[in-house]
Amino acid sequence: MGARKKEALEQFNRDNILSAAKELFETKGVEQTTMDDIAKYADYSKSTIYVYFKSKEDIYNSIVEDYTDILIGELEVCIQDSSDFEDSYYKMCDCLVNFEEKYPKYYASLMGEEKTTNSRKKPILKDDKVGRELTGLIKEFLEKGMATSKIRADIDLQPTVLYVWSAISGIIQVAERKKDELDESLNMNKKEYLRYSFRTFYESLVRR
Amino acid sequence: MGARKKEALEQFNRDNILSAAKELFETKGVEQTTMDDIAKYADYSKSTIYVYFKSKEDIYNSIVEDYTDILIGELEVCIQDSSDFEDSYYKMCDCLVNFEEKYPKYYASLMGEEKTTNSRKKPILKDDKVGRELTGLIKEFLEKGMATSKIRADIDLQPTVLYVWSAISGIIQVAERKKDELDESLNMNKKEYLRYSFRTFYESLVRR
DNA sequence: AAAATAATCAAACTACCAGTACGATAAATG
DNA sequence: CATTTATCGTACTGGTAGTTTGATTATTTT
Repeated sequence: MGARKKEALEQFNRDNILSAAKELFETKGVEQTTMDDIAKYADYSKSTIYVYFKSKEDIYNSIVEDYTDILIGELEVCIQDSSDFEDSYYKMCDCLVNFEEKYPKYYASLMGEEKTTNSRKKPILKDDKVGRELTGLIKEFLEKGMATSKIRADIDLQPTVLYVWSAISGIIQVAERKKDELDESLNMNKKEYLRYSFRTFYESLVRR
Repeated sequence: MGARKKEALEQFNRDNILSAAKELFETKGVEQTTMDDIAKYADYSKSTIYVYFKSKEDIYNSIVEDYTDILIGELEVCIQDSSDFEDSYYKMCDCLVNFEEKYPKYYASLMGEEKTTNSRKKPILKDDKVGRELTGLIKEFLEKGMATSKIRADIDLQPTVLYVWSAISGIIQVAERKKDELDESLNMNKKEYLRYSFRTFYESLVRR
């Protein structure tokens, strides 16, 4: 068997394991899914799983990476697909919110809200791929806003990138955490609150 | 032994266990601290530990509650001690940053960034005490700002409370996560970046 | 096709730790 | 002193990540 074919087979096995794990993680939850579960569902023996992945965390991280690429891709579309600055902004926000609602666990990992799958182990700081790519995207986004004179041309671009990112991710995080209280205390559902917050922040960003 | 004395003794034991756990959690990390560790360090048998606390999570939550009270107390001082709106704002921000740096793990719990100590278990949604009290504090803070005409009197107070909270906590969270990249990409350390962000946000809040 | 090599398997096993059970001791109470 | 109550120590249960091993099956080489 040529090296080429062997590689393809290995990729095939890895993919099988990953998609089994992905499905189990989404239905049962990551912590509730055991390595035996994954092995059984993917139809490999546990030992073989450990040939392809060195730990459960390794599997989890691979899946997170997949989702990272998906999210980044979607966000790129938001920025590139629309020529309007304001439009890009709201599309990005929606995109993030949708992603958070669909895959809260992965979103949390992507956003660095958690560090490890196994609380018995010391958290491992992974290199923050989303973080870096996101920074690039938001920079691009802000440059666009400055070029079309939507936002002040004299702002300090670099720190503002992080600042904008902080606000948006903070808004999403709090909205999710408080979604149940929103109805009672304010007369808003989560969607309405998000719209309000994103708009308020947007307006604080553009020149009026 | 009177009921009074008995109660005092129980409190004494609980406190001993809690402060041992607190110390171990801070030095070794929560996940790396076993119940046997706590028992040994507090000088009780493990069985006795389980008389006073029903689980490791229970211990952890009690400690989080203590820190909650401390943080809330400090934040109250920030608002009540200074008559100036802007001053209150920056004091609050500093207070939160200091707390985050001193007790990152507890800060994360307080802020709802994590749900459980034992990743084997399904996360338990606890009632969000800090969240609620914080909301109250920020509301008070914003009312002060409106009363002294610092911020627009026509803003919708309730959602703005959460909005402000989102931004501040988002800024702190991102600053912490990116502190190493800050030096390279921008020429700022974390403190400088925080100052910049808090100021930018403050200015977006007040009428100019 | 036979021999050699590599991939996969099943199942038993280790290590770890939260939480429990239980009988022994020590301390307070009456 | 007798009884109740708090504490203790130790051994145990249950669950799960990760390992080991020797057998089995598939693939490659000669």
